[in-house]
Amino acid sequence: MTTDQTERGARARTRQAVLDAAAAVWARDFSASLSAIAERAEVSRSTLHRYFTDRQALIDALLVDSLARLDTLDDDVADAPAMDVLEYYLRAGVDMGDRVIFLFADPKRFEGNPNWSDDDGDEDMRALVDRARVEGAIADRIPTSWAITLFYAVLYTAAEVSNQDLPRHVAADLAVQSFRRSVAP
Amino acid sequence: MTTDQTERGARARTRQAVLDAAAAVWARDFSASLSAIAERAEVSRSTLHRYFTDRQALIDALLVDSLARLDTLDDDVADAPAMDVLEYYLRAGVDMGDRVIFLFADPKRFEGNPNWSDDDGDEDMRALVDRARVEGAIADRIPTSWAITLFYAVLYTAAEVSNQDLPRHVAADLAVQSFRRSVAP
DNA sequence: GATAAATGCGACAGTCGCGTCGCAGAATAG
DNA sequence: CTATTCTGCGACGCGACTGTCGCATTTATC
Repeated sequence: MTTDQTERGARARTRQAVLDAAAAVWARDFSASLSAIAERAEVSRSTLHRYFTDRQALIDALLVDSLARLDTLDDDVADAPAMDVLEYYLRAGVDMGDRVIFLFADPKRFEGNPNWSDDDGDEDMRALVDRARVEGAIADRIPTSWAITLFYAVLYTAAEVSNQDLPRHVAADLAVQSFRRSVAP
Repeated sequence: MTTDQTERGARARTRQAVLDAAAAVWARDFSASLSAIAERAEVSRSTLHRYFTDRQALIDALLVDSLARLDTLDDDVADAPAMDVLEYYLRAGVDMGDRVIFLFADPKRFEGNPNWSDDDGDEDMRALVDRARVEGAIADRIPTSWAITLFYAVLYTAAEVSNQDLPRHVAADLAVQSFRRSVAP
């Protein structure tokens, strides 16, 4: 029985295709229709509904899927200097591309969603930024809230730019550089 | 006959109310319905349609209105150092709040709109950034395209933050500071 | 080759936003 | 006060998106 986990084989493949399509399409226009996503996934609208009954169900699934990819990273870099961790997140985020754009395009898109721990991630970020401050990588004159907002803005921007103008790693380098210099003492 | 210009009196007032409401609502969710905007403007949907026949007509009107507010600035600061001009834009932009969020939330929202001179504004920005580079305020390692994208990102972020967390002028200061340091040699 | 799983197609009703009316009441100008 | 302008209300048809079916077809599993 492969019921609950990730469902092996063909089943898992189309599921992923739909999620990827949703990320790609919704990253650019969150009001895009399910037809548009099905088309992008090269799947009939019926099939899409077989995997995700609701529009909401697809949103939720994409949300947890995207967050899961972010969480994969956490463990490796736990005890590095805080600013290095932030840099790591930034680079990893840029690599995630559409998923990140989907996640951070609109701060209140997921308000009230049980899977969106508005506090959780934010609390971790605050702690990280505060640690970076103690370690001398962030100036005292920078409010924590601004550092966090700027972090997401830079991440989002780099992810977006690397879809068009600049190669991914160049965009990531620029993002890292810009953020470090913006908040440095 | 007050036909074409800005239409005096009550006429102009409701028109502005609708535009303001559209900016406020669409800044947060561009797929919001006209009903939502009418409600925000404290006006019936009928009245809204009397002023703007189309959804598109309202979008266009808000676009030109917002751009017009930006253009008001241009003349005063023509011969200042380029980076000071950019700073001026940044501060003025933050003050415009929702209008700026509406304008710059999605780079391709207005693609193909006759009022949106994708080249015009972009060309001016490129020239400004290049001048700032010559004047030594922007490092050579920073691609012009990144400087421009980052500028809008910081502007957008500051405008958004100043709606919630931080006082307007503080957000503006932080934005200016962050941008200058990000691109400085 | 037979069985089961996955998919596509087309149709359906339901909902929502849109744009347009006409009419009646309120606000304003003269 | 009267005529004009501005506004709100409710209705209508239209189109798009949504969620759900049943049935036929392809694909894979054994």
